[in-house]
Amino acid sequence: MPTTQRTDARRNRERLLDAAHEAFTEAGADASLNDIARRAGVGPGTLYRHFPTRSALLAAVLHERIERLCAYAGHLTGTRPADEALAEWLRAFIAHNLAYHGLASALFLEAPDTLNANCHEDIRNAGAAVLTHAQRSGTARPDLSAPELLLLALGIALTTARPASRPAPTGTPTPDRLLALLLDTVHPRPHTP
Amino acid sequence: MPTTQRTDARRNRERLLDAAHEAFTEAGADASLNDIARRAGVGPGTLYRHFPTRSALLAAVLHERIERLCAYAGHLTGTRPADEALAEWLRAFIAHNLAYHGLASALFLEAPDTLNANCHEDIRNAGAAVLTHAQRSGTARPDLSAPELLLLALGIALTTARPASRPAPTGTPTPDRLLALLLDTVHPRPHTP
DNA sequence: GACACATCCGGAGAGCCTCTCCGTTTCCCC
DNA sequence: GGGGAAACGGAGAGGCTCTCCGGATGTGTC
Repeated sequence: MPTTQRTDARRNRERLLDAAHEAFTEAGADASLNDIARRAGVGPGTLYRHFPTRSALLAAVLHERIERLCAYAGHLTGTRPADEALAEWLRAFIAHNLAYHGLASALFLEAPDTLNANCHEDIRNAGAAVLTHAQRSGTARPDLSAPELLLLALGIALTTARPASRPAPTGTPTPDRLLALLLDTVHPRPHTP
Repeated sequence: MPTTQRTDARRNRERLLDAAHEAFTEAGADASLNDIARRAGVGPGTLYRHFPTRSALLAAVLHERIERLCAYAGHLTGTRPADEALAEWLRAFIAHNLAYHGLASALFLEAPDTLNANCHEDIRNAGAAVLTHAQRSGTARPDLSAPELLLLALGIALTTARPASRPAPTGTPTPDRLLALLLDTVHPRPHTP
Protein backbone atom coordinates (compact mmCIF):
# COMPACT_ATOMS: atom_id res chain seq x y z
CA MET A 1 0.00 0.00 0.00
CA PRO A 2 1.76 3.10 -1.21
CA THR A 3 1.35 6.06 1.09
CA THR A 4 0.77 8.39 -1.86
CA GLN A 5 -2.52 8.64 -3.71
CA ARG A 6 -2.74 8.11 -7.39
CA THR A 7 -2.39 11.33 -9.29
CA ASP A 8 -5.92 11.27 -10.67
CA ALA A 9 -7.27 10.81 -7.16
CA ARG A 10 -5.30 13.78 -5.92
CA ARG A 11 -6.49 15.87 -8.86
CA ASN A 12 -10.12 14.95 -8.28
CA ARG A 13 -9.81 15.74 -4.62
CA GLU A 14 -8.62 19.24 -5.45
CA ARG A 15 -11.39 19.75 -7.97
CA LEU A 16 -13.96 18.64 -5.44
CA LEU A 17 -12.65 21.05 -2.83
CA ASP A 18 -12.79 23.92 -5.31
CA ALA A 19 -16.30 23.00 -6.39
CA ALA A 20 -17.41 22.65 -2.78
CA HIS A 21 -15.99 26.06 -1.95
CA GLU A 22 -17.99 27.55 -4.80
CA ALA A 23 -21.19 25.77 -3.91
CA PHE A 24 -20.97 26.53 -0.20
CA THR A 25 -20.27 30.16 -0.98
CA GLU A 26 -23.37 30.39 -3.10
CA ALA A 27 -25.81 28.16 -1.30
CA GLY A 28 -24.47 27.64 2.22
CA ALA A 29 -25.87 24.59 3.91
CA ASP A 30 -28.30 23.99 1.09
CA ALA A 31 -25.58 23.12 -1.39
CA SER A 32 -26.27 19.79 -3.04
CA LEU A 33 -23.49 17.24 -2.96
CA ASN A 34 -24.68 15.95 -6.31
CA ASP A 35 -24.22 19.41 -7.69
CA ILE A 36 -20.74 19.71 -6.22
CA ALA A 37 -19.77 16.46 -7.93
CA ARG A 38 -21.19 17.76 -11.21
CA ARG A 39 -19.27 21.02 -10.92
CA ALA A 40 -16.09 19.09 -10.27
CA GLY A 41 -16.75 17.00 -13.39
CA VAL A 42 -16.88 13.84 -11.31
CA GLY A 43 -19.43 11.17 -10.44
CA PRO A 44 -21.23 11.14 -7.10
CA GLY A 45 -19.43 7.93 -6.19
CA THR A 46 -16.10 9.70 -6.43
CA LEU A 47 -17.24 12.46 -4.15
CA TYR A 48 -18.42 10.01 -1.51
CA ARG A 49 -15.23 8.00 -1.71
CA HIS A 50 -13.12 11.06 -0.96
CA PHE A 51 -15.50 12.55 1.59
CA PRO A 52 -17.81 9.99 3.19
CA THR A 53 -20.03 12.61 4.81
CA ARG A 54 -21.00 16.19 4.25
CA SER A 55 -19.09 17.12 7.40
CA ALA A 56 -15.95 15.52 6.08
CA LEU A 57 -16.13 17.65 2.98
CA LEU A 58 -16.85 20.77 4.98
CA ALA A 59 -14.00 20.04 7.36
CA ALA A 60 -11.62 19.59 4.44
CA VAL A 61 -12.77 22.82 2.82
CA LEU A 62 -12.30 24.71 6.09
CA HIS A 63 -9.01 23.08 6.98
CA GLU A 64 -6.63 25.81 5.81
CA ARG A 65 -8.84 28.50 7.19
CA ILE A 66 -8.87 26.84 10.59
CA GLU A 67 -5.11 26.43 10.60
CA ARG A 68 -4.75 30.14 9.94
CA LEU A 69 -7.16 30.96 12.75
CA CYS A 70 -5.16 28.86 15.19
CA ALA A 71 -1.85 30.28 14.08
CA TYR A 72 -3.32 33.74 14.49
CA ALA A 73 -3.83 33.04 18.19
CA GLY A 74 -0.13 32.40 18.65
CA HIS A 75 0.76 35.48 16.67
CA LEU A 76 -1.57 37.72 18.69
CA THR A 77 -0.46 36.56 22.11
CA GLY A 78 3.12 37.20 21.03
CA THR A 79 2.65 40.70 19.67
CA ARG A 80 -0.28 42.35 21.43
CA PRO A 81 -1.38 43.19 24.94
CA ALA A 82 -3.39 40.29 26.35
CA ASP A 83 -6.77 42.01 26.31
CA GLU A 84 -6.34 43.23 22.75
CA ALA A 85 -5.21 39.78 21.68
CA LEU A 86 -8.32 38.21 23.19
CA ALA A 87 -10.69 40.71 21.63
CA GLU A 88 -9.08 40.48 18.23
CA TRP A 89 -8.94 36.70 18.22
CA LEU A 90 -12.59 36.45 19.20
CA ARG A 91 -13.42 38.80 16.37
CA ALA A 92 -11.52 36.55 13.98
CA PHE A 93 -13.17 33.46 15.48
CA ILE A 94 -16.61 34.91 14.86
CA ALA A 95 -15.65 36.01 11.35
CA HIS A 96 -14.46 32.49 10.65
CA ASN A 97 -17.72 31.00 11.84
CA LEU A 98 -19.66 33.33 9.61
CA ALA A 99 -17.98 31.82 6.56
CA TYR A 100 -20.24 30.17 4.01
CA HIS A 101 -23.29 31.88 5.46
CA GLY A 102 -22.67 30.43 8.90
CA LEU A 103 -22.02 26.93 7.68
CA ALA A 104 -18.64 26.96 9.39
CA SER A 105 -20.40 27.21 12.75
CA ALA A 106 -22.26 24.04 11.99
CA LEU A 107 -19.05 22.08 11.93
CA PHE A 108 -18.26 23.28 15.41
CA LEU A 109 -21.58 22.05 16.77
CA GLU A 110 -21.27 18.60 15.26
CA ALA A 111 -20.33 15.58 17.24
CA PRO A 112 -16.57 15.30 17.13
CA ASP A 113 -15.47 12.37 15.04
CA THR A 114 -12.19 11.22 13.63
CA LEU A 115 -12.49 13.57 10.70
CA ASN A 116 -13.17 16.84 12.41
CA ALA A 117 -11.75 16.08 15.86
CA ASN A 118 -8.56 17.94 15.03
CA CYS A 119 -10.44 21.06 14.05
CA HIS A 120 -12.36 21.13 17.31
CA GLU A 121 -9.31 20.40 19.36
CA ASP A 122 -7.11 22.94 17.63
CA ILE A 123 -9.63 25.73 17.90
CA ARG A 124 -10.38 24.92 21.51
CA ASN A 125 -6.68 25.00 22.30
CA ALA A 126 -6.15 28.26 20.49
CA GLY A 127 -9.05 29.83 22.34
CA ALA A 128 -7.83 28.47 25.64
CA ALA A 129 -4.36 29.88 25.02
CA VAL A 130 -5.63 33.37 24.31
CA LEU A 131 -8.01 33.29 27.26
CA THR A 132 -5.43 31.95 29.71
CA HIS A 133 -3.03 34.62 28.58
CA ALA A 134 -5.59 37.30 29.32
CA GLN A 135 -6.44 35.75 32.67
CA ARG A 136 -2.76 35.71 33.69
CA SER A 137 -2.57 39.40 32.84
CA GLY A 138 -5.65 40.08 34.93
CA THR A 139 -7.74 41.35 32.03
CA ALA A 140 -10.12 38.40 31.97
CA ARG A 141 -12.12 37.05 34.88
CA PRO A 142 -10.58 33.87 36.20
CA ASP A 143 -13.83 31.88 36.54
CA LEU A 144 -14.42 31.80 32.80
CA SER A 145 -13.60 28.64 30.88
CA ALA A 146 -12.59 28.43 27.25
CA PRO A 147 -15.59 26.27 26.22
CA GLU A 148 -17.92 28.81 27.78
CA LEU A 149 -16.30 31.69 25.99
CA LEU A 150 -16.20 29.88 22.66
CA LEU A 151 -19.85 28.87 22.87
CA LEU A 152 -20.90 32.42 23.63
CA ALA A 153 -18.89 33.71 20.69
CA LEU A 154 -20.22 30.94 18.49
CA GLY A 155 -23.73 32.00 19.47
CA ILE A 156 -22.99 35.46 18.12
CA ALA A 157 -21.95 33.97 14.81
CA LEU A 158 -24.98 31.71 14.64
CA THR A 159 -27.47 34.46 15.33
CA THR A 160 -25.93 36.94 12.93
CA ALA A 161 -25.19 34.57 10.05
CA ARG A 162 -27.55 35.03 7.14
CA PRO A 163 -28.55 32.56 4.47
CA ALA A 164 -27.40 33.57 1.01
CA SER A 165 -30.63 35.17 -0.12
CA ARG A 166 -31.53 37.32 2.84
CA PRO A 167 -29.44 40.34 3.87
CA ALA A 168 -29.66 41.53 7.46
CA PRO A 169 -32.52 43.99 7.92
CA THR A 170 -31.43 47.40 9.16
CA GLY A 171 -31.56 47.59 12.91
CA THR A 172 -30.20 44.09 13.35
CA PRO A 173 -27.34 44.11 15.85
CA THR A 174 -23.95 43.56 14.23
CA PRO A 175 -21.55 40.84 15.32
CA ASP A 176 -19.14 43.55 16.45
CA ARG A 177 -21.67 45.11 18.76
CA LEU A 178 -22.58 41.74 20.28
CA LEU A 179 -18.92 40.91 20.72
CA ALA A 180 -18.38 44.21 22.52
CA LEU A 181 -21.15 43.23 24.92
CA LEU A 182 -19.64 39.80 25.40
CA LEU A 183 -16.27 41.35 26.18
CA ASP A 184 -17.87 43.30 28.99
CA THR A 185 -18.63 39.98 30.61
CA VAL A 186 -15.08 38.81 30.12
CA HIS A 187 -13.38 41.71 31.82
CA PRO A 188 -13.18 41.20 35.55
CA ARG A 189 -15.64 43.24 37.57
CA PRO A 190 -13.93 46.15 39.29
CA HIS A 191 -15.63 45.04 42.48
CA THR A 192 -18.78 43.20 43.41
CA PRO A 193 -21.35 45.73 44.59
CA MET B 1 -66.79 32.36 1.88
CA PRO B 2 -67.83 31.34 5.36
CA THR B 3 -65.42 32.43 8.04
CA THR B 4 -65.59 29.01 9.70
CA GLN B 5 -63.78 25.97 8.42
CA ARG B 6 -65.56 22.77 7.67
CA THR B 7 -65.50 20.35 10.58
CA ASP B 8 -63.33 17.81 8.79
CA ALA B 9 -60.84 20.53 7.97
CA ARG B 10 -60.66 21.60 11.60
CA ARG B 11 -60.28 18.01 12.71
CA ASN B 12 -57.47 17.37 10.25
CA ARG B 13 -55.72 20.52 11.31
CA GLU B 14 -55.72 19.34 14.91
CA ARG B 15 -54.48 15.91 13.93
CA LEU B 16 -51.68 17.45 11.93
CA LEU B 17 -50.60 19.64 14.81
CA ASP B 18 -50.52 16.64 17.14
CA ALA B 19 -48.58 14.57 14.66
CA ALA B 20 -46.15 17.42 14.05
CA HIS B 21 -45.59 17.83 17.76
CA GLU B 22 -44.73 14.16 18.01
CA ALA B 23 -42.45 14.15 15.00
CA PHE B 24 -40.62 17.33 15.99
CA THR B 25 -40.15 15.96 19.48
CA GLU B 26 -38.56 12.83 18.13
CA ALA B 27 -36.63 14.05 15.14
CA GLY B 28 -36.28 17.81 15.50
CA ALA B 29 -35.57 19.59 12.25
CA ASP B 30 -35.14 16.29 10.42
CA ALA B 31 -38.79 15.36 10.78
CA SER B 32 -40.30 14.48 7.42
CA LEU B 33 -43.46 16.30 6.45
CA ASN B 34 -44.57 13.22 4.57
CA ASP B 35 -44.23 11.27 7.77
CA ILE B 36 -46.21 13.85 9.70
CA ALA B 37 -49.04 13.55 7.18
CA ARG B 38 -48.91 9.76 7.48
CA ARG B 39 -49.07 9.91 11.27
CA ALA B 40 -52.05 12.21 11.05
CA GLY B 41 -53.76 9.76 8.72
CA VAL B 42 -53.91 12.35 6.01
CA GLY B 43 -52.53 12.82 2.50
CA PRO B 44 -49.55 15.08 1.83
CA GLY B 45 -51.79 17.41 -0.12
CA THR B 46 -53.88 18.06 2.96
CA LEU B 47 -50.84 18.91 5.01
CA TYR B 48 -49.62 21.41 2.43
CA ARG B 49 -53.03 23.00 2.12
CA HIS B 50 -53.19 23.68 5.84
CA PHE B 51 -49.53 24.64 6.21
CA PRO B 52 -47.94 25.81 2.97
CA THR B 53 -44.41 25.72 4.37
CA ARG B 54 -42.52 23.92 7.06
CA SER B 55 -42.23 27.21 8.94
CA ALA B 56 -45.95 27.69 8.88
CA LEU B 57 -46.42 24.31 10.51
CA LEU B 58 -43.73 25.00 13.06
CA ALA B 59 -45.19 28.40 13.87
CA ALA B 60 -48.61 26.85 14.39
CA VAL B 61 -47.20 24.14 16.64
CA LEU B 62 -45.35 26.72 18.71
CA HIS B 63 -48.19 29.19 18.84
CA GLU B 64 -49.60 28.34 22.25
CA ARG B 65 -46.17 28.01 23.73
CA ILE B 66 -45.20 31.44 22.46
CA GLU B 67 -48.36 32.99 23.83
CA ARG B 68 -47.54 31.57 27.23
CA LEU B 69 -44.01 32.91 27.03
CA CYS B 70 -45.27 36.39 26.25
CA ALA B 71 -47.90 36.31 28.97
CA TYR B 72 -45.21 35.17 31.38
CA ALA B 73 -43.36 38.44 30.77
CA GLY B 74 -46.35 40.44 31.94
CA HIS B 75 -46.80 38.20 34.93
CA LEU B 76 -43.17 38.50 35.98
CA THR B 77 -42.92 42.26 35.70
CA GLY B 78 -46.04 42.51 37.83
CA THR B 79 -44.96 40.19 40.61
CA ARG B 80 -41.19 40.17 40.86
CA PRO B 81 -38.35 42.64 41.33
CA ALA B 82 -37.21 43.89 37.95
CA ASP B 83 -33.85 42.12 37.92
CA GLU B 84 -35.37 38.80 38.94
CA ALA B 85 -38.07 39.19 36.34
CA LEU B 86 -35.49 39.77 33.63
CA ALA B 87 -33.35 36.81 34.64
CA GLU B 88 -36.30 34.49 34.95
CA TRP B 89 -37.85 35.52 31.66
CA LEU B 90 -34.58 35.08 29.83
CA ARG B 91 -34.32 31.62 31.34
CA ALA B 92 -37.80 30.84 30.05
CA PHE B 93 -36.96 32.35 26.66
CA ILE B 94 -33.94 30.11 26.33
CA ALA B 95 -35.90 27.08 27.50
CA HIS B 96 -38.52 27.86 24.89
CA ASN B 97 -35.94 28.05 22.16
CA LEU B 98 -34.51 24.72 23.18
CA ALA B 99 -37.85 23.07 22.42
CA TYR B 100 -37.85 20.37 19.77
CA HIS B 101 -34.10 20.04 19.98
CA GLY B 102 -33.54 23.69 19.18
CA LEU B 103 -35.99 23.79 16.33
CA ALA B 104 -37.89 26.62 17.99
CA SER B 105 -34.84 28.85 17.61
CA ALA B 106 -34.92 28.28 13.89
CA LEU B 107 -38.27 29.99 13.64
CA PHE B 108 -36.82 33.06 15.29
CA LEU B 109 -34.02 33.28 12.75
CA GLU B 110 -36.31 33.01 9.77
CA ALA B 111 -37.30 35.92 7.64
CA PRO B 112 -40.49 37.34 9.11
CA ASP B 113 -43.45 36.66 6.88
CA THR B 114 -47.17 36.98 7.27
CA LEU B 115 -47.36 33.65 9.06
CA ASN B 116 -44.77 34.07 11.76
CA ALA B 117 -44.60 37.85 11.95
CA ASN B 118 -46.82 37.87 15.02
CA CYS B 119 -44.57 35.44 16.85
CA HIS B 120 -41.50 37.58 16.23
CA GLU B 121 -43.28 40.75 17.12
CA ASP B 122 -44.85 39.39 20.28
CA ILE B 123 -41.65 37.92 21.61
CA ARG B 124 -39.68 41.03 20.79
CA ASN B 125 -42.25 43.13 22.61
CA ALA B 126 -42.28 40.85 25.62
CA GLY B 127 -38.49 40.97 25.80
CA ALA B 128 -38.46 44.72 25.39
CA ALA B 129 -40.99 45.12 28.20
CA VAL B 130 -38.98 43.07 30.65
CA LEU B 131 -35.75 44.80 29.68
CA THR B 132 -37.20 48.30 29.86
CA HIS B 133 -38.64 47.52 33.24
CA ALA B 134 -35.22 46.48 34.48
CA GLN B 135 -33.60 49.52 32.95
CA ARG B 136 -36.05 51.84 34.67
CA SER B 137 -35.21 50.18 37.97
CA GLY B 138 -31.54 50.68 37.31
CA THR B 139 -30.71 46.97 37.28
CA ALA B 140 -29.95 46.80 33.57
CA ARG B 141 -27.53 48.97 31.65
CA PRO B 142 -29.36 51.57 29.63
CA ASP B 143 -27.37 51.17 26.41
CA LEU B 144 -28.64 47.65 25.79
CA SER B 145 -31.38 47.12 23.24
CA ALA B 146 -33.94 44.34 23.27
CA PRO B 147 -32.84 42.85 19.91
CA GLU B 148 -29.29 42.66 21.18
CA LEU B 149 -30.30 40.93 24.36
CA LEU B 150 -32.60 38.52 22.58
CA LEU B 151 -29.97 37.58 20.03
CA LEU B 152 -27.41 36.89 22.73
CA ALA B 153 -29.89 34.72 24.60
CA LEU B 154 -30.89 33.01 21.39
CA GLY B 155 -27.23 32.24 20.77
CA ILE B 156 -27.11 30.42 24.08
CA ALA B 157 -30.04 28.27 23.02
CA LEU B 158 -28.56 27.58 19.61
CA THR B 159 -25.21 26.52 20.95
CA THR B 160 -26.58 24.31 23.69
CA ALA B 161 -29.42 22.67 21.76
CA ARG B 162 -28.70 19.07 20.89
CA PRO B 163 -30.06 16.96 18.07
CA ALA B 164 -32.19 14.08 19.31
CA SER B 165 -29.52 11.44 19.16
CA ARG B 166 -26.61 13.16 20.81
CA PRO B 167 -26.64 14.08 24.50
CA ALA B 168 -24.34 16.86 25.68
CA PRO B 169 -20.92 15.50 26.58
CA THR B 170 -19.92 16.10 30.17
CA GLY B 171 -18.00 19.33 30.53
CA THR B 172 -20.23 21.16 28.09
CA PRO B 173 -21.37 24.44 29.59
CA THR B 174 -25.04 24.45 30.55
CA PRO B 175 -27.51 27.05 29.30
CA ASP B 176 -27.90 28.26 32.89
CA ARG B 177 -24.21 28.93 33.28
CA LEU B 178 -24.07 30.81 29.99
CA LEU B 179 -27.11 32.83 30.96
CA ALA B 180 -25.45 33.74 34.25
CA LEU B 181 -22.50 35.06 32.27
CA LEU B 182 -24.79 36.99 29.98
CA LEU B 183 -26.55 38.55 32.95
CA ASP B 184 -23.23 39.91 34.13
CA THR B 185 -23.16 41.95 30.95
CA VAL B 186 -26.66 43.16 31.52
CA HIS B 187 -26.14 44.55 34.98
CA PRO B 188 -24.77 48.05 34.88
CA ARG B 189 -21.07 48.34 35.71
CA PRO B 190 -20.52 49.67 39.21
CA HIS B 191 -18.09 52.14 37.67
CA THR B 192 -15.86 52.27 34.65
CA PRO B 193 -12.31 51.58 35.78
C1' DG C 1 7.67 -1.01 -23.70
C1' DA C 2 4.35 -4.35 -22.04
C1' DC C 3 2.11 -6.67 -18.33
C1' DA C 4 -0.39 -7.38 -13.98
C1' DC C 5 -2.89 -5.54 -10.57
C1' DA C 6 -4.28 -2.42 -7.10
C1' DT C 7 -6.62 1.78 -7.26
C1' DC C 8 -9.96 4.70 -8.70
C1' DC C 9 -13.77 6.25 -11.57
C1' DG C 10 -18.59 6.85 -13.13
C1' DG C 11 -23.17 6.46 -13.36
C1' DA C 12 -27.30 3.63 -12.85
C1' DG C 13 -30.52 3.07 -9.40
C1' DA C 14 -32.91 2.38 -4.78
C1' DG C 15 -35.19 4.86 -1.51
C1' DC C 16 -36.70 8.98 0.48
C1' DC C 17 -38.28 13.77 0.42
C1' DT C 18 -40.77 18.01 -1.05
C1' DC C 19 -44.44 19.86 -3.33
C1' DT C 20 -48.29 19.95 -7.06
C1' DC C 21 -52.32 18.80 -9.48
C1' DC C 22 -56.77 17.24 -10.16
C1' DG C 23 -60.54 13.66 -9.96
C1' DT C 24 -63.30 12.36 -6.12
C1' DT C 25 -65.48 12.67 -1.71
C1' DT C 26 -67.49 15.12 2.08
C1' DC C 27 -69.79 18.52 4.42
C1' DC C 28 -73.03 22.51 4.74
C1' DC C 29 -76.91 25.18 3.72
C1' DC C 30 -81.12 25.80 1.67
C1' DG D 1 -82.21 15.56 0.40
C1' DG D 2 -79.89 17.74 -3.21
C1' DG D 3 -76.60 21.13 -5.25
C1' DG D 4 -72.30 23.24 -4.95
C1' DA D 5 -68.38 24.81 -2.50
C1' DA D 6 -64.74 23.11 0.32
C1' DA D 7 -61.64 19.75 1.38
C1' DC D 8 -59.43 15.37 0.64
C1' DG D 9 -55.85 12.08 -0.95
C1' DG D 10 -52.72 9.96 -3.60
C1' DA D 11 -50.21 9.52 -7.89
C1' DG D 12 -46.28 11.44 -9.69
C1' DA D 13 -42.54 14.77 -11.17
C1' DG D 14 -38.20 16.08 -9.94
C1' DG D 15 -34.38 16.25 -6.80
C1' DC D 16 -31.28 14.54 -3.21
C1' DT D 17 -28.41 11.17 -0.60
C1' DC D 18 -25.79 7.31 -0.80
C1' DT D 19 -24.40 2.48 -2.68
C1' DC D 20 -22.61 -0.83 -5.69
C1' DC D 21 -19.88 -2.83 -9.11
C1' DG D 22 -18.18 -3.33 -14.00
C1' DG D 23 -14.84 -1.03 -16.30
C1' DA D 24 -11.09 2.31 -17.03
C1' DT D 25 -6.53 4.07 -15.48
C1' DG D 26 -2.31 4.86 -13.04
C1' DT D 27 1.91 2.38 -11.23
C1' DG D 28 5.64 -0.65 -10.21
C1' DT D 29 8.10 -4.59 -12.39
C1' DC D 30 10.44 -7.23 -15.74
